[in-house]
Amino acid sequence: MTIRLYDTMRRAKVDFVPADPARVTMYVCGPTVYGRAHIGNARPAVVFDVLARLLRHTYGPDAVVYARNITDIDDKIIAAAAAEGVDPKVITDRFEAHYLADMGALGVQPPTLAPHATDYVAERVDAAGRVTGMIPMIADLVAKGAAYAAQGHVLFDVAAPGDYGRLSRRPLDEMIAGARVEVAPYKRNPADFVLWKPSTADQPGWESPWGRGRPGWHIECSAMIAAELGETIDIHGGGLDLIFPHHENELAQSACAHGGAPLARVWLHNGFLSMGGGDKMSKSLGNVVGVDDLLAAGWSGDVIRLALLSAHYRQPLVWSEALLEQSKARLNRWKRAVDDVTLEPLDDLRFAATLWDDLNTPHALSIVSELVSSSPAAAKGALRLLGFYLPAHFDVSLTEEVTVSDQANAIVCNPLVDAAIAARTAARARRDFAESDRIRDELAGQGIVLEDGPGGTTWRRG
RNA sequence: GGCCCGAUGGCGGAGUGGUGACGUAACGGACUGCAAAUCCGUGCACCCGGGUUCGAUUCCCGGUCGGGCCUCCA
Repeated sequence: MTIRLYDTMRRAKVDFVPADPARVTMYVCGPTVYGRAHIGNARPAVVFDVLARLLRHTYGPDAVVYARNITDIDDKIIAAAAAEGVDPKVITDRFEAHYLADMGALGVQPPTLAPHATDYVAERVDAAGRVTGMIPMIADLVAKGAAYAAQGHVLFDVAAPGDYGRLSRRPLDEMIAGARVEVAPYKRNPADFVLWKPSTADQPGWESPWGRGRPGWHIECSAMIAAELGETIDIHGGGLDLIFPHHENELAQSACAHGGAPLARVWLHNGFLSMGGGDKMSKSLGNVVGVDDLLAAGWSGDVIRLALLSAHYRQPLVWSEALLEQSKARLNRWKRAVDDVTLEPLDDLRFAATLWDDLNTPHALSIVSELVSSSPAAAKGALRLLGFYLPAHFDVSLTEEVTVSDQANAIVCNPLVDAAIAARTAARARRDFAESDRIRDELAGQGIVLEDGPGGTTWRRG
């Protein structure tokens, strides 16, 4: 058995064969930190988090290097900083912290590496004497004839790679014919894109052979990948919308800089999340759902995680309240069945096999449902592999004292609830059901659901 | 206009050339003071038209509808 993944480049499921099983490399395009993450942004974070967990499960916990960048130099950041009258770093620090907190609430583990674009603009020399960084990379591309300077800009010449458009399957001549953007007069080819652009005095900038300026978007990822992971990585991931132009451009730059070496062995792209009614989520439609909004509305991080994993990562996903409710019901059922059992190593072959088959999380989840009845301990192992049952999920401080013990089980204690239950049990013993029901309703009002079982009354959060 | 996806039961969502996953919702039953939870049971889906086949929801062609990208975007 090998892991099979759908490679966008080949448009087919392929056997995943890392160059070095002891160092599996994956890079996913991370956020541009100028605003809160919405639920659509969370999908790739969660999907590739599951993939990273699966790779670690398969190749070993220390054999996977997963990098997810932070884009902290960008015109939208500059605009946001100007609007607030603060330094851009204030903006980027703030929203990076928000991003990490929001994703953490969804059970997303921090990646192995989180390179910041601004750290890779200037030349870097690593321990092996290798020179990396965006400016040296751009200079190299110019020297090789794949890029040219014009009016303070440096542009990549899309004719240079010879096969530009291969990933997105857009022939270059059609792109030229269909160009809708206004073409800057200094471009040799309408599809040429910016590697470097000049900064005004009040904009962030770096000194370069082409004057003071800042990098274009696409070069960031290429430079960070080269610096941290190497010329060819095993997996490059991101949202479907990044195929063109972002990944197409990354690919072209890196290949030209590295003597034609492919940037990635496998390209993975997650499908889009929509808000139903045919509307994509966008600020102009006013239908953006922030991860923080969902959490504030009382949806727990693992319910949101389950909702995101309920469809295959390449399929479109329509986000809705009904999906959240269904996810919550399903997760409650699982938790009740699994909370008290001891975690066991997962040995269900179907479970691993379906994840190995292009990360089929909906099917994996259906196996969890079956396991919950037949083998709760195995179900627990499966849920853990999928990233559920993390300490971050047990931030349940709803009322008073809540203690969390045993990371895997999250035993919740609350003296006040226990006292209320004791009072209700006494009322039931004297058949005072009016009082009994009053106590139950009161607790329900606080989100605490009582269940009378053979061994007494237990409670859980509704 | 170009390129690319998808169409499965009330809803979500896998999968398969031949005895219709899984979940959620609904309903019936057991249990229960009543609930909740749990267990048992019920409902019998694969867009349309051709084709290939002994047999197609599954493969091929056409159509219809829906979605995405081509511009910052996960």
